[in-house]
Amino acid sequence: MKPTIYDVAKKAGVSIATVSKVINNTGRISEKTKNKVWKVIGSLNYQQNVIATALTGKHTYTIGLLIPDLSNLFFAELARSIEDRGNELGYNLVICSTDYNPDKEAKYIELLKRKNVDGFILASGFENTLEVEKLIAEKYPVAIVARDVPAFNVNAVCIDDFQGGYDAASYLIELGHQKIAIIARDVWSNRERIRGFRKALEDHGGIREYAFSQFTLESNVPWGKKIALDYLNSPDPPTAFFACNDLLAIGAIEAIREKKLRVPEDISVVGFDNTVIATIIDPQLTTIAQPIQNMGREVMDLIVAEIKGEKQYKSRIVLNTKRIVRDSTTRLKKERSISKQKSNA
Amino acid sequence: MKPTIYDVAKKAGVSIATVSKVINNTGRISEKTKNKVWKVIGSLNYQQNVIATALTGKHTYTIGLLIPDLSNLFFAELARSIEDRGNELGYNLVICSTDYNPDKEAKYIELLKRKNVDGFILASGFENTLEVEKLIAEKYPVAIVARDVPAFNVNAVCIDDFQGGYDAASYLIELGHQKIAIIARDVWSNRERIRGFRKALEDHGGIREYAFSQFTLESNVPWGKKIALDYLNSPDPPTAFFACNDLLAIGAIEAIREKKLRVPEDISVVGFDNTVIATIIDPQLTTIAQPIQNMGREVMDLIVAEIKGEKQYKSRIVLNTKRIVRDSTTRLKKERSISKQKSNA
DNA sequence: TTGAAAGCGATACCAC
DNA sequence: GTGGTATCGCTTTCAA
Repeated sequence: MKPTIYDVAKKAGVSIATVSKVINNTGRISEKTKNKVWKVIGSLNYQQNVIATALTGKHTYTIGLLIPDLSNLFFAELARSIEDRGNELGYNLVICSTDYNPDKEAKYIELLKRKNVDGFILASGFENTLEVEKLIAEKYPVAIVARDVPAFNVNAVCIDDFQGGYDAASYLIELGHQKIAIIARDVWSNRERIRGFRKALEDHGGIREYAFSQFTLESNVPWGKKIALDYLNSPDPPTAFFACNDLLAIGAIEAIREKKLRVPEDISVVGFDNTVIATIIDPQLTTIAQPIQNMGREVMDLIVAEIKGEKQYKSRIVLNTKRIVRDSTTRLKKERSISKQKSNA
Repeated sequence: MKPTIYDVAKKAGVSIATVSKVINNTGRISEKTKNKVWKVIGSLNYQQNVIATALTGKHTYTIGLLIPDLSNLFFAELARSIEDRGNELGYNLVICSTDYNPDKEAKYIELLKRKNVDGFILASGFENTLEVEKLIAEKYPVAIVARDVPAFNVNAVCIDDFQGGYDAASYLIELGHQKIAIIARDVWSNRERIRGFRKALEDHGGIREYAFSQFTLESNVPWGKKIALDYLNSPDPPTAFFACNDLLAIGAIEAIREKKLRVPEDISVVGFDNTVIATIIDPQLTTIAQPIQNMGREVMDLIVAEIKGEKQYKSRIVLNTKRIVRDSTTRLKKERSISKQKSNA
């Protein structure tokens, strides 16, 4: 069996209380005793039992992470960055995929509570904030990341979606594009991105918005392709796409190819997220990067600070997006703008 | 504070022993008492504390999962499938990314032991089996998945790499290819795949193996591209590539494009793994699929059976790979085979 | 500077 | 059928 504090005490000829104090460096113990105890700990290869410690009211050094889907690359990268920071700080992660299902989220939260996790990081994307409110009411440390931030007071790390959308539009406008189609799923963050997008149109001399058709039901390649095809088949097709995630952008690229057009020569495409996939496809994707590494780090720092009681107030951290220009965008071809101007004249 | 068994006992007017028996459905308790206790449990919203239970020698219903890198799509998908089956069986996963670093793996294992996990699932890919042996010697339930299986007796779920390599080669040979270049990182599973590949060459009339140049140092797109370019720049370039993972295959496709050749018309490419990325790139990748869903399910079933003591012996489960034909492969063009035959004549 | 003992929340043996 | 109590491994208060 694994040695316990009793084994150490007996072998060192002291009481368990003394051993406990040595391990935790509490109380006043003579250097001599300390040395003796540490030596025995080493020789027995004693390891503190976290379970027993937790039962006395201490922490479990385990945090519950609720995300929609671990096999989604964005969330996998996010989970990894949270895990890394957790590891540095001495915390493990119990990761739970909720599939955007509120029942599943509620069930996982119950279970994790029973396991005495020290806190919850919520990256789950659906808009039901009831569970969050309950958690906070019960004084659990909670931090939200990459998710719609509820109105009430809660730790959160998010990106400036408005700014990201604004940036995407500004860039495409600079390249000469006027007819820019939006591809997005109907979630809060995308609505913000679209709002930013529209503001950019306005700020650049009130460019008329390209007719918006419909939201996608999922953020994946087939939906991106489907919506893009709808646009391309319209009488007045766009010269650029702004997709609210990289997979949708890839779908758009496939649609463009299917219409025998080229990216970026005929049509430019901007994605969002900058998951590794953006560099894997051909052409490499121009995209608005979410600073995933920083998000993971910040959210872990936030929750650990709260767990340790170093922080009585809640914070909301807003990170900036960053435009990453690669090969899926280019300046609108002159002849097209000219012919357009002519037709306008 | 959360209600404890004491609160329930007091409110129900019984002893904690009785409450415990009701909850666990052990011992003999009258229906009347049971009803009363359950009612109180409901009204108090009492939840069993897993930590306290675990301290009495019970399970924590938490399993440690060690994988090389959660942000690698293959492992993310695998982790997700393990998590799903765990959820069905009532187990949570603590996921740890080891980055193929034995020190990190050892450190995580120590920590997870201190947290009394019920067992370990090891998907970490490096070839140091010392930690595994130690774990088994200490009677920890252990199961290995998607990893080189050590010689000693341990639960494992793996795929038939030899068969996968054989299948890839056979298929390309059927398509008329003779000059097939291999792109692979030097790990055990790939050596098996290459062995299968060579056997296929032999079985199909002793096709001469295309000169093998070198292993990649990482399994990613840039390395695939680099090695593929080396082959393409040689005096006698191959007509097909067999890459031992999808990212390497994508790198090969990029190299082929860079040489102004087309996939699959000029050169065919077969990947390995069938992560979602295979359907995302253009052309969609012909690849040898690992049955990730089944692997996750099987390995979880294996370890839970051992945790529950339903199984005294160890099992090794070998799953078959499956060829998924998509758009990156095609029959070798006639003119080329003809000219080749001529030059042979 | 050290140790005895109570307590954390639950299980299980053994009386009654 | 039910309950008292020792126990799991550790922390912490209080005496000594």
